[in-house]
Amino acid sequence: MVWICYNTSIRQVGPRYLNIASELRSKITGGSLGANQVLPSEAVLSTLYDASRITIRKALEVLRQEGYVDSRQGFGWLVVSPPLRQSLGRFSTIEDQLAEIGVHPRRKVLDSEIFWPSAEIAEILGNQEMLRVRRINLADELPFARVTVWLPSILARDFSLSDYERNSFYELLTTRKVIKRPLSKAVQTISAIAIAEEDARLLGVPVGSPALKCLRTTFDSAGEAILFSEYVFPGHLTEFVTELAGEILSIAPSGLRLVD
Amino acid sequence: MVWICYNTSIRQVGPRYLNIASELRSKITGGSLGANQVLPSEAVLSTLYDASRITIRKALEVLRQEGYVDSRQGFGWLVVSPPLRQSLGRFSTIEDQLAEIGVHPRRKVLDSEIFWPSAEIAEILGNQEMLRVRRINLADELPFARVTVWLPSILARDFSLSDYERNSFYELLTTRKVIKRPLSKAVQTISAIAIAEEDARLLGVPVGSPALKCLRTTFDSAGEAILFSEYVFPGHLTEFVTELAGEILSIAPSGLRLVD
DNA sequence: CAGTGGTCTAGACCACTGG
DNA sequence: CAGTGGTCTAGACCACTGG
Repeated sequence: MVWICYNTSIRQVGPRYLNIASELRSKITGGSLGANQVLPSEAVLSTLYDASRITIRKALEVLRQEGYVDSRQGFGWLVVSPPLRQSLGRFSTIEDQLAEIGVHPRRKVLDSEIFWPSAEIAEILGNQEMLRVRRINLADELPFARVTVWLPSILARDFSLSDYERNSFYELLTTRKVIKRPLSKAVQTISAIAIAEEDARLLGVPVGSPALKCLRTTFDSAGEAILFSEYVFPGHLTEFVTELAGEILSIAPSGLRLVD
Repeated sequence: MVWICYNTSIRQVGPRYLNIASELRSKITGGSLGANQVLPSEAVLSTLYDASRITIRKALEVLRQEGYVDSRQGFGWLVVSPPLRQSLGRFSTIEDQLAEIGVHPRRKVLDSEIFWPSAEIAEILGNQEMLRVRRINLADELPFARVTVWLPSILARDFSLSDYERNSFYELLTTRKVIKRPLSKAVQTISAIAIAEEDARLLGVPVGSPALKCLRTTFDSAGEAILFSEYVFPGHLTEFVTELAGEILSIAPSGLRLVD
């Protein structure tokens, strides 16, 4: 193929290596760089993009991280074949997915309560006044999740009920600058439960039908727990896609653990 | 604290940046570098370890990837506090977990069959003769998983039933050198189902009780699908732990998708 | 063998943090 | 302001792949 690079004099946005990564990524997603194809060597790319080899490598490392390419010493950089990347870096949010297929998402607040935390919640978020908000998520008016979020009430002083319907807590906390540090990581457990009576009513499914339950604790960049949330998803509507990489040592799914 | 670096003249094993990363990692895990503490600047580390700043940064990036440290421009590198790292890189296999708590794991082969693949399986593994093996996994004789594995029969020519009881397919395929390239990645979907009659009997749980079902496709390093496997775990016994990092944009768990 | 990616250096400029 | 991490350069040597 002919290698064209857009060495435009348009003002750069962001670092050089991210721009180069973007260009290469669109060559791959656009199909002009097929599976298992070998990329031009780092030296050649360096000339093409008029960037140092280290900058080129940094761009390639970004794409490696995203699962698009891989390298073999002494050989070159290869485009990873599609089945391997299908889900990688594509873990888009449920809202994005819905928007993509033209489905209208909506949040409905069930209730909101301020209270002194139970021992479990205090253990996670600290012994301070808590806000608990319960919501239903709908896709084209079909309920697909019941969500409960706990957070220290001091962080939610300026939020209204309509804020909770319009925005996720992530958006609210981040854009309103009520937290000092960005939310950076979360630990989540996924289990299977039988739907209880209230959730059955809210989600429009039979009592006892299978559901996925997720418990998630979200931390800021200093490792302080900021949010605790519970999600219940009807089993027939939802599934999780995960990718396992690196050394796979066991046929048993990693991340699995026995409880009790 | 006093910064000591072991600039020994002992022959280096592996790249410099990995050695430096190891030393820093053990300072953190060993406790001599506590949570939220600021590391010496890159320039200082560069002098201490007698390495270029780029090499120091590469070591720090490794530790960032592992979740031990994080950086703030204009400020420095910080040790991430423990709750954030707790689960990171610790997703040990179920077998390791069982061994750790002194539980005896066992595999029981239910049946093994060679057949021409259905359209679904052919779609994933190719249109060639397949082997299907069904097993039960037990922990101290308590069944906790029903596992079915499909793979091209040509790969399993030399395997016996007792091989299947003693080893995982990963172990068999890897150690017997029947595959050219190492297994490197897998894509897995997790969903909630109601237990069907046969699984109820095999796992000793009521029909209709909730369970986690995982479907996993395992690829070799060239992206060729080698194994397809199905796991059914009783809901009351098992859960998945995952970690979400990077930009968390949505309150909805990432990786979730709506089916149908 | 020539060519590749993996590692490493010494140096530079910038945006950003804190005081 | 001095000091920090983020980015980038030009150059070097090495281990490795394929023919």
